[in-house]
Formats: sequence, C-alpha cells, structure tokens
Amino acid sequence: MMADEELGDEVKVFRRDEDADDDPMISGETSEQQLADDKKDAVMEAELDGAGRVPLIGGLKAEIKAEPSPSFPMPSMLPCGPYSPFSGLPIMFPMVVPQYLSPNPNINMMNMMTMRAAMAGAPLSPAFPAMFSPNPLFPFPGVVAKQHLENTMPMHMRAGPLSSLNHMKMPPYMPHQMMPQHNERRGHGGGKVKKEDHIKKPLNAFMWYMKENRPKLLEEVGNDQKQSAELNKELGKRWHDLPKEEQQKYFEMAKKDRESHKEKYPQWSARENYAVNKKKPKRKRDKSVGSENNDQKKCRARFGVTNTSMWCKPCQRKKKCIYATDRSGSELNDGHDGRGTSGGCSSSSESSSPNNNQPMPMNAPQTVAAMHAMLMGMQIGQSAHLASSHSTGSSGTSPPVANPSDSESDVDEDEDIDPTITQQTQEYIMQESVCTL
DNA sequence: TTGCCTTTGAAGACC
DNA sequence: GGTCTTCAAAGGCAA
Repeated sequence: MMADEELGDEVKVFRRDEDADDDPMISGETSEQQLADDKKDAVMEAELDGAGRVPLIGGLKAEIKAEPSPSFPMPSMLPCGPYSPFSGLPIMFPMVVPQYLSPNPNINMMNMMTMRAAMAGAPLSPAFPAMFSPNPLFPFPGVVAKQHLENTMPMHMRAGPLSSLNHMKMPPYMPHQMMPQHNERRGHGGGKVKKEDHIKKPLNAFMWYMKENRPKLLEEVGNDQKQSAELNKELGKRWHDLPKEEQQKYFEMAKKDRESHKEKYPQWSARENYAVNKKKPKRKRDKSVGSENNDQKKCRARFGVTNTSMWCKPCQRKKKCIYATDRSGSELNDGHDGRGTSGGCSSSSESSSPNNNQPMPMNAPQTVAAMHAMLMGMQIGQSAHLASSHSTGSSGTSPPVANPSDSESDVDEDEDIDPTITQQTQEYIMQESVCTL
C-alpha cells in the first residue's frame, strides 16, 4: 500500500500538470524534471493548505466524499471533482483506492489521460499508450473505458445525439458535489464559481425535445431568428404537433433520466433548487397584474363614484376591490399558458380555497346572485357583502382583502371612469356566471 | 454580471 | 385533490 503522502503528492503532480493548461498528452512536454518541480510546488501547496484537505479550487473548497455507485465498481479510484479529466479541468485524486492505483505515477497518468480522452470522445493517439507501461490493475483503457463509462452514465450525462456538450459527459459515480454543474458554471474563459452546489433537475420530455430539436430548428430558420424565446415558442408548437408516439420517445427519455437521477441522488428533492439560482420576485403573473392595472375594474370605476351602494364591501371600506383582484386573477390564469384553469371558464378556482395570489371573492352562487342583481338593476351590495363577510369573517384577513403588502389604494388613486366599463363589467360577469352555471 | 424572455412537464407547496 | 409556483435548457438582449 502506498503511503498517503505519496498519493497526495501524486495528486498534486497531476493537477499541476493539467493546471498548466498545456495538456502533456497533447503537447508532449511532460518531463521528469517538470514533474519533480511540480511535485515540490504541490508539497508546498499542501502544507499551506493543511493536511487532509483539498486545495482551494477557484475559491471554492472542494468537499470530498466517497460516493460509490453500484453501477461502477471502483468509485473512489477515479478522479473526482472539478479537477477531473472529465470536466476538462486539471486532474486530481482526492480519494484513492490503492488497489487501483499504480505505484508508477506515469501509469496513473496514462489512466487518467486515457479516461479523459475517452470521455472527451477524442481518438487516442497511437503513440500515447507506448509512452507508458500498462497497468494491469486498471481495466479500462481506451475504447473500453469509453464504452463502459457511456454505458454506466445516466442519459442526461451521456454524449450522443442529444448532447453535444463534452462537459455533460460525466460518469455517474462522480460525487455530485464535484460535478461542475453542481458547483460552478464556467464561462468561456474558464471563469470562477458562480453558483453554489446544487443538483439540477432532470430534464422533462419537452426539455429533451428542445435539446434535440433546437439545433435543427436553428438550421431551418438560419440566424435570422436569434431569439431563444422565439425558438422556444416554435418548439412548443411543434411539440404539440408532434405525434404521440414521437412524444412518447421523449417521455421515456425523461422517465429514464428521472429514474437515473433518483437512483443517483435518492435524497434529492426539487425543493432544494428553489430559489437557488436567483431571486425571482417578479414572475409573469406579477407582471401581468401590473400591466393590467388599467384594466382592473374597481367598484369605483365600475359603478361610479356616486353608486357606493353597489361597491363591494372592501371598496366601501376603502380596501382593495374584490372585483379588481378577481379579474386580474382570472386573466392571469388565462394569460399564462392555458393550463391550470383552462380557458376563461374556471369553476375549479371557485370551488377551491383561494390563496393570496389568486383571491376569489365570491363563490359561485354569490357570483351568480351578484350578476343577476346587477343585470336587473338591483343593488348587489348585499351580495358582495355576503361574499366578503363569508370569506373574511370579521378578521379581514381573507384572500379577497388582498395582500397587505399591496400598496394599491382605491381611494387615493385617480381612476378614469370609462363609460364602457359598466358594459364590460356586465359582459364579464355574464361570462363568469355562464362558466359557473 | 445578472435576470428576463419563452416553451412544457415534473415536483413540491399550499389550501 | 386541485391549483399554483418553481425549475429544468437555450442564448440573445437589456439593465
């Protein structure tokens, strides 16, 4: 068994070699003198950094954990981490299983080079194996390594028609903390860490479809249509037009991806990625609420300043209008993508409990009653009061009374009373009532 | 440098 | 159980 110090030194040596940005495999500049120099540097670096720890990598300290995979027999031997050959970054041996490590550093280097070349899909130089003596302990030279690794790789990490990205070619046995996608997002210049650790969600069927068909679509449309969002729109249309059997292919891919992901990260939850990327205070619905502000028909605008008896109770109490919130909520549902509350007829939202984002001031009978009362020239104040009091009780904390953080004020705002509003309101209520009925 | 846009589907949260 | 929200990929664009 090799001493830990020696192993550690070798790790450093390999890393340093790669760190020089000149792949010795490519440049052929590797020399024993250079190795010796690098080894000295590595020893100094290790001393500075402290025993048993991996040197800082781009400001990020690599946490090394053994994460054996049943799909691969020698998890610990392989180079892990952002410095792995698979990521295109310098090599490192954070963990070593002696039985797979040769005492000869050159052999280990060959193994790593072989693996790297295999994973990168690059043909191995015929001269390369001759540079080193073979290591009988390492059973994955060249093509064999590539084949094995690709076979054991989850789909979303494999190279293939669906992924042309070399950096996606990650073996499944690599600790996820070490995978580049988990701890960094490198720019063109090999930038620094941008994101903290997190495991990305597996791709769904449509994502796989996009991944595969986006380049094709780009070829079709040329470079005229550069906006990715526009492309995605088109892909969405095509996805709908895609035959079920074709879609099924992608659903199966997504399913396999999910299963693989679950197998690899059994403890992972999608929740872990919530708000991991960025803060998204303004989503589409928020934006549309703002943009629809002018269209929100509050009681004051709907019924006129003088007809306060027709106002809903919150308006009468100078609170947020239940009609305004109601309408905006409905439009938001419609405006997103047609899912959820489909179309304009959403009876489900009336039967379910409203939340703060989507307040529903009146239940179905109340809405109908209000509509009838209004159409018949009756005062609907009581109906609205019913709705309000029913949902709010006396606490005033109900969804219809809106978010306290909402700075909207019906009283202070200047609202233009559109003469067509009453008609629009009637049409709207009619529509709502029809849907409800 | 960072978030937005835009799509669909999966998963979690919430009521 | 239904609804809503977030995130996954992509890359140009705006702030």
